[in-house]
Amino acid sequence: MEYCIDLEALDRYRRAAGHEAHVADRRRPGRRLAQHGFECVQPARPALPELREKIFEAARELGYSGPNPTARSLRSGRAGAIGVLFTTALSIAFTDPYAVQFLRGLAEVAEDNRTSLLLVPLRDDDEGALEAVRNASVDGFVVYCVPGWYKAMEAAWARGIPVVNSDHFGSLFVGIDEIASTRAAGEHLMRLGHRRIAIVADYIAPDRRTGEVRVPSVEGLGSYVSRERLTGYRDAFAAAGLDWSEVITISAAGNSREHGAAAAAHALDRSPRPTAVVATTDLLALGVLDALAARDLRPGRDVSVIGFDDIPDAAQAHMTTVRQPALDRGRIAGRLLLDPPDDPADRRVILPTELVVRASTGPASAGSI
Amino acid sequence: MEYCIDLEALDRYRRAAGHEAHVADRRRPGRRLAQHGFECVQPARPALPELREKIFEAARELGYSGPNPTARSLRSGRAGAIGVLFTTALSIAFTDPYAVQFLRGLAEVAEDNRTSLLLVPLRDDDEGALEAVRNASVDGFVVYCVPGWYKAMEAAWARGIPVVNSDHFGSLFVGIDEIASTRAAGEHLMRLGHRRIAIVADYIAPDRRTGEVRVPSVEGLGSYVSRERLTGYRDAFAAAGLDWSEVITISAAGNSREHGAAAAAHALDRSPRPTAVVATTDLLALGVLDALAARDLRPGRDVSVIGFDDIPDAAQAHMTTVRQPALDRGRIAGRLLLDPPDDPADRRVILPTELVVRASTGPASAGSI
DNA sequence: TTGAAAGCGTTACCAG
DNA sequence: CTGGTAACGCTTTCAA
Repeated sequence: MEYCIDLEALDRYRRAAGHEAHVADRRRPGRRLAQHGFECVQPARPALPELREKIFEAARELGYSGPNPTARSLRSGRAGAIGVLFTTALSIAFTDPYAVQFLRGLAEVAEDNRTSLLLVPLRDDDEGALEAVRNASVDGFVVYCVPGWYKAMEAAWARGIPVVNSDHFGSLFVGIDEIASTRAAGEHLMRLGHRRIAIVADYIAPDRRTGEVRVPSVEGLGSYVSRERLTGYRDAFAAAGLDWSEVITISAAGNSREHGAAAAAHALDRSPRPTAVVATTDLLALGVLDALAARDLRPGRDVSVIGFDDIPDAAQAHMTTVRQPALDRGRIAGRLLLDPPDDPADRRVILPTELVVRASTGPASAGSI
Repeated sequence: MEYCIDLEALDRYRRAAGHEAHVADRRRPGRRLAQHGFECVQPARPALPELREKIFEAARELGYSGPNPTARSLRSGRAGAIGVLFTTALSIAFTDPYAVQFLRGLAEVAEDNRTSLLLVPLRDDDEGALEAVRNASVDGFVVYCVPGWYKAMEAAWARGIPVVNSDHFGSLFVGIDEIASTRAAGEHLMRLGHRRIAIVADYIAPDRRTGEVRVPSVEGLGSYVSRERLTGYRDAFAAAGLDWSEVITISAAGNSREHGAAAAAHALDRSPRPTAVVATTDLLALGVLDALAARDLRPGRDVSVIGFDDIPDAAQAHMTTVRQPALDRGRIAGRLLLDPPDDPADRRVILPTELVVRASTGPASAGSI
C-alpha cells in the first residue's frame, strides 16, 4: 500500500495554517490554533521520504483532507467541470451508441484538460431543471439534443458561460450540414424511383405521441435535428417533383429502437404501403427494420430503409445511412468550450458526412405491391 | 418566450450589491458602485409583474447572471454533486445495462435532492486520476466497481467525505450477498451433475489479459466482485466434492460481450470440453453464448451457461442467471450518501438476489462428449 | 525566501 | 425586520 503525498498542497496548507494561527487571535481566539498548530512541521523542501511520511501523518491526524476543491474553484474562477445538458432519461441517453460516442469524445478532451463532466439531465423542463442548470458549478455547457424552446436552455444562456450547441442557437457550434446530408439520402431514394415515402422522426408532434402527423411547415418544427433533416429530404423530393404533401410523416415518441418500430407500423400497415421508410436516426431506423422483419418484409427489396448516424448496429444490419463523426463531434465540442476561438468564423465547426449505401435500399419497383 | 425570474436570488443580489456599494469605498473605490449601483431598485416584496421584469432587465444589463454556484457551495458547505467513480472507459461503462440501471437509480435520488452527478472516470490509476478525485467538487463518492487496490480509492477516502461502495471497503455499503448468490448458482450446477466447469471472470489476472489463469487462492484476488463470486462457486463445488484445482478459471480482459466470447474460446476449444461455463457477469455470459453459437453448440444441452445480473438481454437469450436489483442498488447508494444513517448497522445495506433458471442450463449428461 | 493580507461571491448571524 | 459584517478556504499579490 503506497501513499501518495501532494507535498505542494501540504506546503500551501502549512502556510495557510500558519496564517490562520496568526489571525486567529482576533477572529476566533485559540480555536484554530489548537486544532491545527502546524508550527512544529519542518519546511517541506528537503523532502526526505521519512519526512514526507511524517508530514502526511500529521496532516491526516489534524483532520486536513487536502485542498478544498470548491474554495479553489471560487478563487481561481475555474470550476473544473463541463455541464452536459440532455433531455432524455439517463437510461435512454446511454442506450444510443451515437450519444455514447459523442460523450466519449467529450470526456477524452475533458480529461486531457483536467476537467470532469457534470451530468445535468433535463427530464422535464420544470423549475427543478432550471435550478439544476443555475446551480451547476461548471465552466460551460455542452448541449446534447435539447430543443431550443426549453426554458432550461434560456437558463443556460443566462449563466454567461460558454455554451456549445449542435444546433444553431448560440455562438459556439459543432455540427454537420444536416440539410445537405439528408438531401443526399433523399436524392438516392429518388434515383431508385421511390415515390411513396414515409419519414419517421421524433420531436415532431407536440405531445410526443407515436403516429402519423401532418407537418405542413417543416420550418416550424421546434426540434433542430428533425427540422433540418426533414428539410433535406423535402428539398430532395421537391427537386424530383415529389410534393411534400404526398410524404407520410410519422412521429416517434422518443429516440429508441422500440419507438421506431411502433412508428413504422403506422407506415407499413397502410395500403398502398410506402416503398421506402426513412428515419432521422439509426436507432429509429433499426426499429423500422424490426417492424419489417415482424411482417416478413425484406429490407431493400420490399421496403427501402435509410437511417442517420451510422452506429455499429447499422453496419451489422446492412443499413443505408448517413455517417457522421460522433467521436469528433464530442471532441470538438470540448475544445470549443474549454478554449473558445476569438475569430467568430472558428466558433462554428461543420464536420463532413457521408452517405453509406448498403443493402437496405434498392429500386422501388423490385418488390413493391 | 417567457422569462423566468428568480426573485429570491435577485433580492439576495440587491442586498449583496447594496452591501458592496457600501464597502466599495474602502476596497476598490468607485468601481463596483459604478458597475452595479442597485440603489434605484425598489424592494422586491410588492412584486408587480412589471417590476419583476424591470428588475430582471436591470440585472441582465448589469451583467449579473444569477448567484454564483461555486461561491454558494463554498459558503453552504454543500457541493450539490455526487462523484461517480468508475474504472472502465465511458463507452464501455454505458454499454453495460446493469451499470446504466444502477446510474439511473442514483440519478433519480440525486435529482430528488437537487444534486447532480459528476462523472470521474479512472481510466488509468495514475496521477491524473488522483488529481481528478482530489479536485472533484462533490459531497461524496459513489464507487462503481473500482478494485480496492486503486490509489484513486485511497485519494477518495482521504477526502473525508462519504464514500459509498459496493464492496467491503468503507463504512457505507450497498450490495448483495455475492457469495451466497453464486453458491446457489453453483449448487444448481452440482445438482445437474456438472463436473467439468470453467469460470470466466475479469480482474483476476494482474495484466488484464484474456486466457486461462491459475487462481490458487481465491481470497487473494484484489477485485471484490470476482473474489466473492468465485468464492461462492468454489464453496458450492467443494460441498459437492469437486476440488477447486479441477475448475478452469479464465480471465477476461474486460467486462464486455466480446471479451466474454474471447475468454470462452479458451474453455470451449479444450478437450475434454467443459460441460458448463459460468461467468461473473451477464455481459461476459452473453459472450459465452456467442462463442457457443459460433461453434454450433447448444446452450443448456451441449454446454450449460450461467451469468450474473439478469439484464434484459439475459432473459431474451433464455439464460440462467442471478437477478440483482440494479435500480435499487443505485437508489440506495444515493440515499446512503446524501443522508448517512447514524446507526452503523444501517450503513450497510444487503439487497436480496434470486437465481433465475432458464434454458441455458441443463443436465450434464445430455450432450456432453 | 518567507510571511501577511486581500478578496473571490455567497450565506448566516447578529445588532440596531 | 432590516442591514451590515464576518467567514467559508483558497490563491495571488505585495511587502519585508
